[in-house]
Amino acid sequence: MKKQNVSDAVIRRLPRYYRYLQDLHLKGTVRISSSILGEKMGITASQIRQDLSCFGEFGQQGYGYNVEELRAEIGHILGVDESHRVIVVGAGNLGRALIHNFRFPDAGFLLEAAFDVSPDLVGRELAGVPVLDMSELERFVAAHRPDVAVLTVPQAVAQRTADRLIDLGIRGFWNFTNVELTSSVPNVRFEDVHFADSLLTLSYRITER
Amino acid sequence: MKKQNVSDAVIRRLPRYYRYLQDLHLKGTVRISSSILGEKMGITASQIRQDLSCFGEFGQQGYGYNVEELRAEIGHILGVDESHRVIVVGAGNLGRALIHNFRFPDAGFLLEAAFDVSPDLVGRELAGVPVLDMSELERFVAAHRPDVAVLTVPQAVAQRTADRLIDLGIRGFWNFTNVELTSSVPNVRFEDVHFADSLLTLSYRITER
DNA sequence: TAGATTGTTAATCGATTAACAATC
DNA sequence: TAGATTGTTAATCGATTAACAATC
Repeated sequence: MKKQNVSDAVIRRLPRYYRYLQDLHLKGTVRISSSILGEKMGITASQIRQDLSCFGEFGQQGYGYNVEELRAEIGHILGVDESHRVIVVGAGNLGRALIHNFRFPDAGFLLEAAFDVSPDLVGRELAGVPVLDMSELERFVAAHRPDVAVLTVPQAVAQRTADRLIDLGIRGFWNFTNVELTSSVPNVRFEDVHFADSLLTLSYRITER
Repeated sequence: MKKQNVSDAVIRRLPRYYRYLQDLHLKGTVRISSSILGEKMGITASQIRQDLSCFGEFGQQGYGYNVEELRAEIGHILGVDESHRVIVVGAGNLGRALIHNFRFPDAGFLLEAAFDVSPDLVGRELAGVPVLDMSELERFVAAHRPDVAVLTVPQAVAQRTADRLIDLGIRGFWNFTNVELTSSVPNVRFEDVHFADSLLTLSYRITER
């Protein structure tokens, strides 16, 4: 794997490649060329080949790519075979929706626990995942060393909660609060899911001008 | 408003400007220069001025921008004052989480109804929003003409449901299914919220290489 | 007025696309 | 072998940044 400095644009396309290759594999497709894949995805063959060349050489001249092999390679680049550990912090409606519906294992994540302050929730299990009290965070993180925290707490406590988790050594945040989080600690990554921004973009596009 | 052809990159930054200006306004800030705003947002003053110039002239030399005025202008560009009507299609965990938690009015949307097939849900109200049977879709849409559908149905029926809604005249889709939707009907807009893609991006960034 | 800051034009940078020699 | 398709280099396109005259 070469990597060097891969641009954000390339990284954000990788999951989409992964998805398409998974679909192709499921449909039983064994081989694919960059031009056919590009046609399906609505991008140029050049872009696919250029993107992949950031990470290595996965094809074969005159043949194209083996679907399952390329899928596995991209999965590896994305880290889906790393068995990352994840906790959900905030088991409100959204946190529970993710626990119940989101296929963490498909992305290579093991969901180990959820945390909340509500006595109605603490002690229960949701889809097999135990809900612990927020006061147990320190003990649990020290013992299980999760890689990622899903932040589904109220906006008002978002930054404070993130700081607390960073102190405990967590470096990856899947942030569903509509707040932009910051940290001066190196190697902390925030991946924001800004619902409001997304809907406003749609609003712009459907507004007649 | 000039508009012409505004790039996707610019459009996706607008909600973020909107958010920052709202915060500033809430904090009581009356005026702001592109350089101070740029510093806060971690982008260049040039970019802000260049972006805004796609839509008109909102500042004043030697002064900068009036925060509340610029906020309102960007809100207008985004269409938040259009009172778009929205329905939620699929009232499972995620649909319910959005109904309960997401502040549709803040984005200028009126949530009029939710639809589901489950007899346990149909007839109930969630946060004041009536849950109707999917069979009532045709009648309801004809009567209320919603602009946007939030798609929170199972993957397996995503495209079929979208097609049905497009037939009924709906042109905006806030798509939470992990499926890429297509349509040959002109002016149909899909705004995808791909949870899996987002988490995989984070996975890439926290994976040591 | 003098200082500050805009809107816009020009320069730079990076990302996408095209072209093609290498080769399966 | 001939045809197909890669990986990579070069060309193009678009987006970001810098510079500055206009002006509040």
